[in-house]
Amino acid sequence: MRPSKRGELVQEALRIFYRDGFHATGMDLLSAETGISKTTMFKHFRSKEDLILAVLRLRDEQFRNWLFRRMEQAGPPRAQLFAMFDALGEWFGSPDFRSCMFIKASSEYPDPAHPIHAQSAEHKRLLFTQVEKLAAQAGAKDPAQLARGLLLLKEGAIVTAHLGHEADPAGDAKMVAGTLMADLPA
Amino acid sequence: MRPSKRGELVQEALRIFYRDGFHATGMDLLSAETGISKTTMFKHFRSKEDLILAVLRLRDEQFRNWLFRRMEQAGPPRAQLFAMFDALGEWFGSPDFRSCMFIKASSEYPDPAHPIHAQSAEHKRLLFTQVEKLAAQAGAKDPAQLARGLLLLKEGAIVTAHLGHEADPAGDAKMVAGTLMADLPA
DNA sequence: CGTTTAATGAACCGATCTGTTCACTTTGGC
DNA sequence: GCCAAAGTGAACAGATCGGTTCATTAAACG
Repeated sequence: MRPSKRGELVQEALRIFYRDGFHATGMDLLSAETGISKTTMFKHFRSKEDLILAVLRLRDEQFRNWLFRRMEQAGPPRAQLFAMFDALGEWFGSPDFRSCMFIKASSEYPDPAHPIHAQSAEHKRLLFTQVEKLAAQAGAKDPAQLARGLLLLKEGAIVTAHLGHEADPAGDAKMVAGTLMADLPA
Repeated sequence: MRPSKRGELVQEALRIFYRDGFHATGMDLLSAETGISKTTMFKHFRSKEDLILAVLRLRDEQFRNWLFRRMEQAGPPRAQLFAMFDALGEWFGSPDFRSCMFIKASSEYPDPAHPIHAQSAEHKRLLFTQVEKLAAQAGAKDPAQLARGLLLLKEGAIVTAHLGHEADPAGDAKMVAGTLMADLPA
């Protein structure tokens, strides 16, 4: 029964923070909705900020695992890059989609020097590294530039799916990605 | 001396909300930093939410005026569309740039049914209409699709400028926009 | 069995939250 | 100079904030 409640708490807090926001979610509500006592929460995390950082670590791992596993199923690198937008489309279609956790975190903690903001930026950096590698494997002349372009489209699609009126931002992004990867070797 | 303090309050509140976030900014701090008494604030706005809605209306007007005025200076429609990314680049370079007010608002009020979220979505809709018109004037075969692509790049660039490590997201976005508009008549 | 560790519930802390009340002062227009 | 509108300051309200304290319970491990 060692660290059982801790993981459960992080998982549930992720769900609730994602749904309602960070500032808008109090520790009392968190305790009430998870059934985990406040005493226990503060035994595992010395502050709300520490809990949020743990939540973001979990989300980073979850999200990148999910995305790249789904991309790998598409086969060769070029197809994998296209598949990123198919995965996004499925995500956008899920009923509890509410944008990107890290964009939300950086919105609520706008100071880049804030640990929560910094850790969110780190997630984006890790994503870039993985996409850049795939772009190189796909034979891009400038893998970094292709990766930057594709990730611009990804972030734009996420924001638009949450805030915009568009029917299929992932599909739109995939089309633009097509013009970007047109000169790639098959 | 009619509605003097009201406008001043909205303007200052815009600055402070943009800098620190909505939930993180209390009405007392707002009163202290603007020098406007809390009594007066609540005489002009019956709630914080009403004030935020007024702030968003002002921001919508300010931002679209600024952006499209700057684009108009670029000359013909095609050049105007490219100029959007130059304008973004200048914005990103300003020392107090902290992402897009409406993305931030939708992050803090994630429920699409919430008035603040809905009004943020309306801003994006207005932007789309204007860009779509320009795309039509530029001779695009599918103006709506071109507008959607360009705005994906715009939103992605904004998020990346705030959260990412990239040196020049506006420049990256402009390059991708170039591949999108390659077949446009000069 | 006994000990340690995890977890609980509820009360409590001071600070801050949105919003109100009220008596007072300033200001502009006639 | 008068009146009405606009603004002020400070206290107040009740709720909630992040975080702590403490006595108690439950369970894993030797």
